Amino acid sequence: MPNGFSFKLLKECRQTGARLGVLTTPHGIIKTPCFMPVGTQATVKAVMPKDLADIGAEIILSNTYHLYLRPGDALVRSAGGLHSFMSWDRPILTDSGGFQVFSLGDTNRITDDGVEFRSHLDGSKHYFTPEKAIEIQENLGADIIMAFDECAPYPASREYTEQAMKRTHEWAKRCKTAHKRDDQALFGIIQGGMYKDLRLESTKAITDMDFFGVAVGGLSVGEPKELMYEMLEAIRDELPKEKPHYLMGVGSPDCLVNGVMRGIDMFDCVLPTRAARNGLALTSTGRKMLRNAEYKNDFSPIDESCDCYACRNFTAAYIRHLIKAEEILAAQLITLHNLKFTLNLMERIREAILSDSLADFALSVTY
RNA sequence: GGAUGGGUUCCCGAGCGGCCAAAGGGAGCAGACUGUAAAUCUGCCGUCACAGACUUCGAUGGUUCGAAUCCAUCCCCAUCCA
Repeated sequence: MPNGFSFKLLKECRQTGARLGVLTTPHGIIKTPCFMPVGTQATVKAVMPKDLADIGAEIILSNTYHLYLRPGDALVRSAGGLHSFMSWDRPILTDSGGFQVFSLGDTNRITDDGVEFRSHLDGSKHYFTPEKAIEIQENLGADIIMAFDECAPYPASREYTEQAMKRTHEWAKRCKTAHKRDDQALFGIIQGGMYKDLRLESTKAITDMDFFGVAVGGLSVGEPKELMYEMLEAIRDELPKEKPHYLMGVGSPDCLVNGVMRGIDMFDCVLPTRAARNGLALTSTGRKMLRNAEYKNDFSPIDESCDCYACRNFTAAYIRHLIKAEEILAAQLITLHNLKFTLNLMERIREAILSDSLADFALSVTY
């Protein structure tokens, strides 16, 4: 067990079996189930760290791949680590870069040893191995770091998926061996695509390696939601109860609730922040495309039941104007709102677990 | 009064005899976005009874099988000269 870390399961919802817990890290505690805003390049786009803290973000995610390419993990290390570099003193999780390396397309060469890929910034060639991914993440210095995995696309053949899964297991082992810092917790990642037996096999393999936490990767990659839920259900009972379960890349309000109901404790997703920059607000009454003409004369807040700075002080009509005028404040306000909305949703999910009523609550989350 | 260059679909702007309902922008309208190459991308954008038809390129008249494109007259606009 790394220093300063613990995960405590406080309660399970009697209606759904959803878990309420507390994850402790050297930079603070995180109430789970939690949502981690994504700050790929050591910044959650359009939001200042102080505002992020104000709306209740307890942990954010950043990215190994991006920070390695720019500004370089050595530089971040000389800055005193990510927390100091970006002035965020709460917990941080870094993704391993596996997802990026594989989503960059066919310009990379994959072997059992590692992956050769080209930088999306300047086309330069780079080589990642599990050891390299860990080294970078140790330099970055996040609280939670991820094993280097191979994320199979959707759809993918059984053969390819199995091969990627096995490679992920080997790499997970090597990550565990390579990881030396005892003030960071390492999570392993389950793969197995959309094949239940592979998912089970992967769950066992990763669980057996005894990581601090277990992540489910390779989902929300374009498959129908029902299929994702099926995969989660398939492995649910095999996930180690005493460890945090992290569903990578999710999500939307409905997926968050459904994930929690299937035993997930942690989530991250670009949706709230990216959608915000594109004018989409997540609200208690559904999605709102704020750029649309229907909001031109709408002088009510984007979400009547939200208490965020954007909703307390501005109207939909004003924000629509900012979008149309391409004013940067539009992105800032909607991002703040979407994050607050998502964090509030997690808060309500936790309350529902506490009162054994998550299934009832889930009915009110329609998208 | 004279000279020259112009008037194109909401705006800018290309076209200069058929392949033009008319390039390209912009604006407008709508959609997508799930471990961020995303303040991005995609679609629509004359009208309609819409695999077709009809009406449009300052106005009118003409030449031609056929005109936004050629000719004539007129009306505007810009710049220059008196």
